[in-house]
Order: sequence, then structure tokens, then C-alpha cells
Amino acid sequence: MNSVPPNPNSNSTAASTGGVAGASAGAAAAPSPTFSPLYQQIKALITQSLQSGEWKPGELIPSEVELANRFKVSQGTVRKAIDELAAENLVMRKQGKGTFVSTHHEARAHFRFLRLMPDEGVPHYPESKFIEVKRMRAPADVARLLDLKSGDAVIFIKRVQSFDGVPTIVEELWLPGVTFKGLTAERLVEYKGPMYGLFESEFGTRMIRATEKIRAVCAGAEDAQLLHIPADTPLLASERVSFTYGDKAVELRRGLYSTERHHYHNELN
Amino acid sequence: MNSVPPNPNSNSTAASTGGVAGASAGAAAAPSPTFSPLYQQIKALITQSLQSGEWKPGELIPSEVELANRFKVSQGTVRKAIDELAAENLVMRKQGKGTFVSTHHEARAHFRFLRLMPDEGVPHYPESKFIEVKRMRAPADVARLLDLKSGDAVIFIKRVQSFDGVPTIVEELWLPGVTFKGLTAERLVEYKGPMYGLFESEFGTRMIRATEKIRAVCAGAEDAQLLHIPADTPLLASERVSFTYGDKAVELRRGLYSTERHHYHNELN
DNA sequence: GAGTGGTCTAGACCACTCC
DNA sequence: GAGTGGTCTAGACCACTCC
Repeated sequence: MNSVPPNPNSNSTAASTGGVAGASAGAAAAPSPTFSPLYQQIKALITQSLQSGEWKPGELIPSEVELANRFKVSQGTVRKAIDELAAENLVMRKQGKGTFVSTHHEARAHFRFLRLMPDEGVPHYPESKFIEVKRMRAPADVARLLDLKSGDAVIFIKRVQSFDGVPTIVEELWLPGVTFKGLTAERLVEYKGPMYGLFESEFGTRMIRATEKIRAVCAGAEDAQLLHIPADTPLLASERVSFTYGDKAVELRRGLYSTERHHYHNELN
Repeated sequence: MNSVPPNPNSNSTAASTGGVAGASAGAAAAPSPTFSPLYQQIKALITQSLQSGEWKPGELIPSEVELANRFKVSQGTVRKAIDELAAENLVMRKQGKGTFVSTHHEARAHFRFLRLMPDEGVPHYPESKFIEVKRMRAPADVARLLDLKSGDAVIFIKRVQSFDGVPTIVEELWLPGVTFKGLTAERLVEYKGPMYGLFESEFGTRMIRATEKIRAVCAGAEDAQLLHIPADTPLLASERVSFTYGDKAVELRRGLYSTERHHYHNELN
């Protein structure tokens, strides 16, 4: 419980002394060129526990004092580690209650990755209609973006999402077959709520960040039909790659967004 | 030098005791419903100095130790205040050198607000060609977004931006006439570098954040001509409102982006 | 060597939650 | 009242920059 687990950095004073980690305790050590502060090492250890599922999404993690005892560092050092994890949305702090593992089963998480907002009214989550779910071999471009080999097994999903009954998004997804083994159309259809919640609960894969590229395109005949709009209507085309722990790409999503009554919202800081 | 300036919060222990601010020094004070921690008050004071121009963009601000002495708080409290200012890109810390006021005259600042990236090659800043610069009365929609009254004086700018000689962006800007009094076409044309650098240096107005709404549209005849593309080509339409200190809206910018060889890039965290 | 921000500790007390 | 995260202090030492 209070031993320091395998440590990614070799210059950990906590690990090397195995005890109270005065910053100067191991002062003889060379000012290593790969210096990594103690709180970064603690952060990595906590991240490992998150990734391994020691603490599951939605659960309370040990208190700062408890973690400080476990890792033999001060509470301040644990705080600084957790500060960064909270800034990255991996955990959520609640004063008086504790620190919780973030989860996609939660209202506030639903719009972290979906930035399409209604022009009028409050945002709400769309309903999904699945058009196609199948296993296939990864085309070259998909394989490249998901860090797979061309021809590796992937799961392909096509769906339409509607707000208030108005079809607004046509989306194609590719998922690595190995990671999402056992994902079926039935499971997708019966599951209510955001897909990332399903991935998190049933496949132990939590999306933690994504990159997105956006263009303008004209609707093709098939997509226009699915969205109930004239062909050649301009649409936003988003290509999004989502990553889980360790910067591993685990989803490619290509979406077409109708911006008749919605817009893509962004904050620039 | 070491007196505490007017304070936005009434429960400042630093202000009320006028001296060493032990968190418990004024312990008799009610657990006020508008509690604001000391570091937030210090942050507000530093922000005031930034806004007033006491420290100008690009300049070094006083060291943490000096600020701690000035405000009669510990260095740790100043650090926490500056941490947040750095996270908001208002200042930049450089270890061993000090903390500098952020400026738009700087490579890294150029792409904070312009998210259009080339599909191939490294990002670089576009050249501008000004189509029109005039003073006018604010239309209702512009007035609303800039927090002006309909008919108030605004400066209108229309320009085309090109990457490697390829026209890619058509942009219309509206600026409050009062804030940007004296801005002329000549000054814009002769100024090399990003417009926000000019605004910062010549008008004392620094853009610190923006909100953006993006849609897909079809190019009209006039815009198609400016961008050397066929009419009805799909384009990204961005509407951006930029804010300076105090969340004051000081620019409305409507841009049309060709996404033939570029894409809008976003990171979702 | 002097000055800067960066890390780390130990200890005190606060606001908030739950009982 | 006990437990949690949140704030604040004072002091030590570190990495880095500039001279």
C-alpha cells in the first residue's frame, strides 16, 4: 500500500530513498539532463492507476493525504499532480467530498467533444439512428490515422443524429477491432446515451482528448437524402481522431454537419 | 509602492490588516458569502496593472518576490495568481529570466486566433490585401455583438488574405470607432505583421480571448471572384467576437475560408 | 555569484460536505 | 465532529539565465 510502484523516471527521490523525500536528500545525484519533478512522477503513477482501472470512472480516488502517505511525499506534491490531472479532465475535484475519476456518463462531458450548438435554445444530446454496423479491413487512410496496419480488422459504424427529430449529423466511425471486440449493432442500438459512455463502461476504453480537422463540402446525393436536404447543400465536414491513455488513437470519426440551425462553437484563449 | 491599491473584494485580509496577511489574522470576519481567496485578489490587482499599461506587452513584470513584498503576501500566493494569468496567456513565464507581459508581436501568438492550417507544410502567416476601409454607423446586428448602440460609429475593414499567393480568406471586420479612433487604410497597409499587433501597439487594445461560430456556406459571386474560385464553392464561414480586458467585446470579424488546401484545426481536451 | 522562476516540505487554518 | 479539498505561509533548495 505504501510502497512506490515501478517508476518511469530514474531520478525519483521518493523512489531512490524509499522514504521521506526531501528535495535535497539525494543531493549527490547529477543534475540529470532528463530531470522530471517529483509531482510529475506522482502524476504518472496516478495516471497508471486510472488507466489500469484501479479507480474506475465515476469513483472516488484516495484522498490527497492518503496518496501522500502512499507515495511518501507531501500533500502539496500530490496536489500539484492532481491539479494537472484535473486540468486535463482526467479527474474532477469536489471540495468537501473528494476527487473523482471523470466519466463520459455525465451531462457536462457530453459536449466536450461535440461542439455543434443550436442557434436557438439550450444544447441537448441528439438521438442516434444506426444505418450500418460491420466489421471490415482497415483501408490505408483509416489504418494510418489509427496507427494500424492496412487490412487490420476495424469496426465500421454509420449513423444519423437528430436534434428534436431533425436529422443534422451523418457520421462514419472506425474503431480498432481488437480494442472493441464484441461491439455489435444490437448493443449500440439498445444503449441509451453517448457512445463514449458505452466505450468506457463496456470496453474499458476512455477517450481523453481528440484532434479535429474541419472543412466545408457539398452534400452528396446519399448524405443529402439522409439529412433531408437538397443535394449540394454546404456542410461542415469534420475529421476527428480520439485518443485514450498513452496518446493511443482509438477512434476515427468523419462527420457531416448541417449548419442550417446549428453552428460549430469554439472558444479561443 | 507597497501599499495595497483599491481592492475589488471587501474581505481581503491583506487590505483589511494592511500588513502580513495570515489567513487567520482577521478570523472574526464572517465566512462571507462572496468569499474570494487572496490569490484571486492579487490576480485582479496584477490584471489591473496589465490593463492600465503599467507593464506593457513584451515587458518584464516585477519578480514574484518583489510583488509579494508590494502586496504584503507570501511568494506562494503571488505564484498562484501568476499561474492563472499564465494559463490565460496574459503573461509568459521564463525560468531564470522572469515573467513577461504577453504580446501579439510574437510568432507563437499568431496562430492563437487563426486556426486555419495548411494541409501540407508548416503554418505561416498570410499576406493581406485591403479591399475597403471606411467609417460607418453600426448596423443592428454588429451593434449587438459589440455591445454598442445601433448607429454608433464603427470602422469597417474588408480584406483578402493569401497563403503563398493563393487567396484563401475573405474577411470583414467591424471595430468600435471610439476605441480605434485614427485607424486608417494607410496605417493598415503599411503595417507589416498581424493586425492584433497593430491594435496592441497603436491603440492600447489587447485581444485576450474570442468566441467563434462556424458554418458551411456557398461562395457568392463577389467572394468567389476575390478568392479566384467558382461561385457556389463550399466555404467555412466564421463569425468571431474578440474581447479585451474586462470581457469587453472590441472586434467582430466575419471570415470566409477556402478549405481546398487548408483546414480548420481544433484540439478537444 | 546573484537573480529569476520551479519544486518541495510542513504546518496552520478555511470552506464545504456528510453524519 | 470528522473528513475532504482549498488557501496561505515560511523556508529550503533546484534549474536556469546572465554577468
